[in-house]
Amino acid sequence: MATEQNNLPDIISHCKEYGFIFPSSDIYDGLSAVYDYGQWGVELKKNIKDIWWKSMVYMHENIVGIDSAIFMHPTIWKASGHVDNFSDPMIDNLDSKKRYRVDHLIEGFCEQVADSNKQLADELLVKMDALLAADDFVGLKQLIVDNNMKCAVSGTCNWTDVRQFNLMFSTQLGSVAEDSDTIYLRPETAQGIFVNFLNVQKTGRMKIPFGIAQIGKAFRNEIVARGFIFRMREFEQMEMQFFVRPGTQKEWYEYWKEARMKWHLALGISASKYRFHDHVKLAHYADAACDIEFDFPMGFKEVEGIHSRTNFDLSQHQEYSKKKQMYFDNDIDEATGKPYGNYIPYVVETSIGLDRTILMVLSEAYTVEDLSTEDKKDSRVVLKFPPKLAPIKLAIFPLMKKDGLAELAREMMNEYREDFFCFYEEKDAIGKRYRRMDALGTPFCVTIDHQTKEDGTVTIRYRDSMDQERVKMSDVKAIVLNAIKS
RNA sequence: GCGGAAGUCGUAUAGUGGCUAUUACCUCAGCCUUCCAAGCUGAUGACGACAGUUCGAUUCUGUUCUUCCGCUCCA
Repeated sequence: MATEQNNLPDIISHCKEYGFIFPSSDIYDGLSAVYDYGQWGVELKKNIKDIWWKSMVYMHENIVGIDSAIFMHPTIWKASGHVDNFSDPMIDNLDSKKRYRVDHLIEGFCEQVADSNKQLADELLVKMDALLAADDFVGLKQLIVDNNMKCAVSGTCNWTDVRQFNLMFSTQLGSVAEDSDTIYLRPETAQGIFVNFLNVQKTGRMKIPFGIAQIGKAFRNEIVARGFIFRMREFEQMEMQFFVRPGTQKEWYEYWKEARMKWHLALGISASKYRFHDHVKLAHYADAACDIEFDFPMGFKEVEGIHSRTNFDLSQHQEYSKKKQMYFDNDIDEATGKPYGNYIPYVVETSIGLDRTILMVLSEAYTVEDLSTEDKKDSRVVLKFPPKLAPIKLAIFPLMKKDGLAELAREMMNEYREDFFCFYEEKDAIGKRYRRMDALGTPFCVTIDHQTKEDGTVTIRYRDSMDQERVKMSDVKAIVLNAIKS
């Protein structure tokens, strides 16, 4: 799918070499699909979070943020459907590589034999229910093998053992394991918003339509976690749940689809790198859903999902918690001339993977340039981040250490560091310092030289064009601030 | 989870059943220099882990961990 060759291995090496992303527990050989952000990666991450938060919360008077706990009441995951949907025993056929839910496989078999042998089918179903209730995986496999249940694709009976796949991580609450309740690490941040819906609505005096935003960690015990930071077991989401009047969800869904794509394009990434993918098969809670996909080194993949979740979640929580999740709408319905009254709001969700966004920005920024001339071979690796995302905004170099140039540069550093992240460097030749900054994606470098002492001008060097300009020292701050604002 | 490939300093690499494991870049210290990876001198730093075979294993075998590619999965 990707038009260029897959340069993901180069990006991974670069991220490690220059302090963006390290394998977790590196000195112990790493931990599968877990990564740590290094000194520059954490800045990039923070910048992306800030931009998202600003665009969602600060730019919308009717959206507020929260930060809910990772641990939540276990019943929440029953209400949300996560427990039922992801605790099913599965079995794989070794020939067709097809994976089945064990209950589906057995039920399918029973339907087939029911015509000729109703008694056997009923017996099997009773046995299956008993085995499922007892979590007897060995017994379940035996049942499948004994009755010669075949894979529909390969037609063979070559099965793996029955295994339980639950995508949620669990742990115990309380110090004594036997007495304690099993609780889950949240597999999505959305439920933390739903269960706080009324808290926020009442204390914030929010009127529908309104939204609640949250950035936070989520955990999924993925069977196959791969693709560098694309699919990790511990990851961070940026979600916003928008509560609307029933019947208006379609227009809000379209609104947020467009608004979110605009946000992506504002990162300076070309529209041709994005596409929408509309879901045909909808999840149990949705009445419309699409993904925003980005052209990663390994092809088009989902970065963000926009889902019209109906009133499924709030209704479920109302049922399980026995607490009303209703909103009283005072606005007048023109059709009846009366207020809309009490209802469970519908929800339109935007949910973007922060780590995926980082990978997106990195793979978009990563560039290898050939700068060879006839005399000399030369190349550079440059991360062409939009200035607002760059970990370091400005690097300040004295051309040389002596003659008071270093002191001047330090002064500038002290003045500017309050406004944005600056980096000071006096080691090595100036060209080398420029190239080092290219590799970190620093959009601007200024060099203090002897002329600075005379007329207060400095050389500003631009990352992307490698052009240099002589400007007044006092103008530099405005140049940088202007660039990181847009 | 299945199939394939691979693990050597921070990165990229060479090589070997046996002497101090190669090279480049990076990094660090010093000298010199100063507007695009300059030069010189010196330094740090690696055979993924655990077993087995062997007089001796980084090299062969097995297990394991990790990564990449393809499939599969993906509320």
